[in-house]
Amino acid sequence: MLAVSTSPYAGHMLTRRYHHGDLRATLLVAAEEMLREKGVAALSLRELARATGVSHAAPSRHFKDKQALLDALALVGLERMAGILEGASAPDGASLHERFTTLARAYLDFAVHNAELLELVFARKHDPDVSDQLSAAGERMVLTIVRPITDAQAAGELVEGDPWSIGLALGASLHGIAAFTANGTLSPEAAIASVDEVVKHLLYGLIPR
Amino acid sequence: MLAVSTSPYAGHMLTRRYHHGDLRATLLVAAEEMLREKGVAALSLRELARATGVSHAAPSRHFKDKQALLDALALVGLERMAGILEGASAPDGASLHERFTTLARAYLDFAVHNAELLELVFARKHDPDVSDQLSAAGERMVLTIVRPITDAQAAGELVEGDPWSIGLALGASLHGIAAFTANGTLSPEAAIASVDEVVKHLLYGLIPR
DNA sequence: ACCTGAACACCGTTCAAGT
DNA sequence: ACCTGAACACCGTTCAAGT
Repeated sequence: MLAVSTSPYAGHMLTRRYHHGDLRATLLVAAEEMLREKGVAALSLRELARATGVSHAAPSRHFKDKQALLDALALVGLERMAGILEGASAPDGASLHERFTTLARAYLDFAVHNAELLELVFARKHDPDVSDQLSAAGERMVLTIVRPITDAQAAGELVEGDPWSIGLALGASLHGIAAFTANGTLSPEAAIASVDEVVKHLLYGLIPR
Repeated sequence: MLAVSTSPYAGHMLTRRYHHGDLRATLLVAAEEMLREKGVAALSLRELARATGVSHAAPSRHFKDKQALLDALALVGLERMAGILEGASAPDGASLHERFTTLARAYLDFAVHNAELLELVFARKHDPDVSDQLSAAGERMVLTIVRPITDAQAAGELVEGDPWSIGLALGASLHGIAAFTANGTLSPEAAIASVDEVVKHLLYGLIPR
C-alpha cells in the first residue's frame, strides 16, 4: 500500500506518502462500493476508514465532514452520467422516436445500475463548495436532453414551445420511472419495457389522433 | 398528560395509563412534525422521546425499532394521500384535460407540502408487518389514477392500450416533478406551473398533429 | 503534509427492575 | 401493561501529538 510519488513542492525529490498514494481517491472508490452494497444510510465514515486500513480520523483530512464526502460522490456520479448521456446517440438516420428512445434507455440503464449514487446526485443539500462543479455537470446533463429537443423543433419534427418545459416533461418521466425502479415498485426488466412505452405515449399523446 | 380511559380487558373499570393516553399516537404525531422540520436523517428516537416527555426506551414498547416507526409513518402518509386523491375530482362536465389536470395538481400539492413524508412512502425497505396495509393503501392510490384512464378509454377519449402502462406514464411524470421540487431543482411555484404543461404534453403529444 | 489515538457527545437497542 | 435507568456497541467530529 506504500506508494512513491513526486512531492508537490519539489519535483526532483522522491518522497513516500505516509500510507497511501492518494487516500482521497481510495476513499471515494471504497465509498461508492459501500454505497452500492449497503445504501447511504449504512455508509459510515468509521467503517470506510476501517475498510481502507486507515484510522477513523484520517478521512477528515480529505473531507471536512461526512456531507463533503457525499457531495464529492455526487459529483463523481453526475459527471459520469453526463458523459454517458453525451455518448448515447442513435445510429445515423435514426428517427425521432428512435433517438429519444435511445436517450431514455441510456438514462434508465444508468439509473438502474447506479440507484444509490443517483439518489445522492439528486439529494436535497449540498455544501456550497462543490455546488459550482455540480451545477456545471448538471448543465451538461440537462443539455443532452434539451439539445435533441431544439434540434427536432428546428426540423419541424416537434411541437413548438419552451424546450426546457418539454425537456422537463421528458426528464420527469424518466426520473419517475427510475425512482419506481429504485424502490422496487418496478423490476429492472419492467422498467426497461416501460421506458419505451412512456416515450411513445409522450411523443404521440394520450388523446387519439 | 394523564388520560382516563377504559381498560381493554374490563369495560366497566376506569384506569389511568402510566403517562399517556396513547403514546403510540403521540409519537407518530411528534415524529411527523420532526420529519417535516428536519428530515428523515435527523429524526432520532431519543430526541423524539425527549420531545414527548418520556424515557428513551419507551417508544420501543410501541415500535420494535426505528424502521417500524418509519413504516408506520409511511402508512399514515400513504393513506392520507390516497384519501386526498380520491377526493380530488373536477367539477361535473369537466373536460378530459381538466380532469387530469385536477388530479395532477392534487398529487403535486400533496407532494410539495409533504415532501419528507412522501419520500418515506416510496422508500426502499419496509418491514413485512406493515407491507399488507401499505399495499392496500397503495392500491387505493393507484386506482385514483387508473380509473379515470379506463373511464376515458371507455368513452373513446383516450388511446387504447394497457391502462396500467398509461397510468405509469402519468404517475412517473408526476413523481418526477415532485422529486425535482423536493430537491430544489424546481421551486414550488414552478412545479405548479410545470404540472399543467406536462399534462398538456402528455395528452396531446410532442409530435405535431 | 499526513495520519494516529484519545476524548466527547451523540445514537439505536436491549433488559432487568419498578409501578 | 407500560415505562424507567443503566449498559453496550456503535456513530461523527475534534484535537493534541507523533512521523
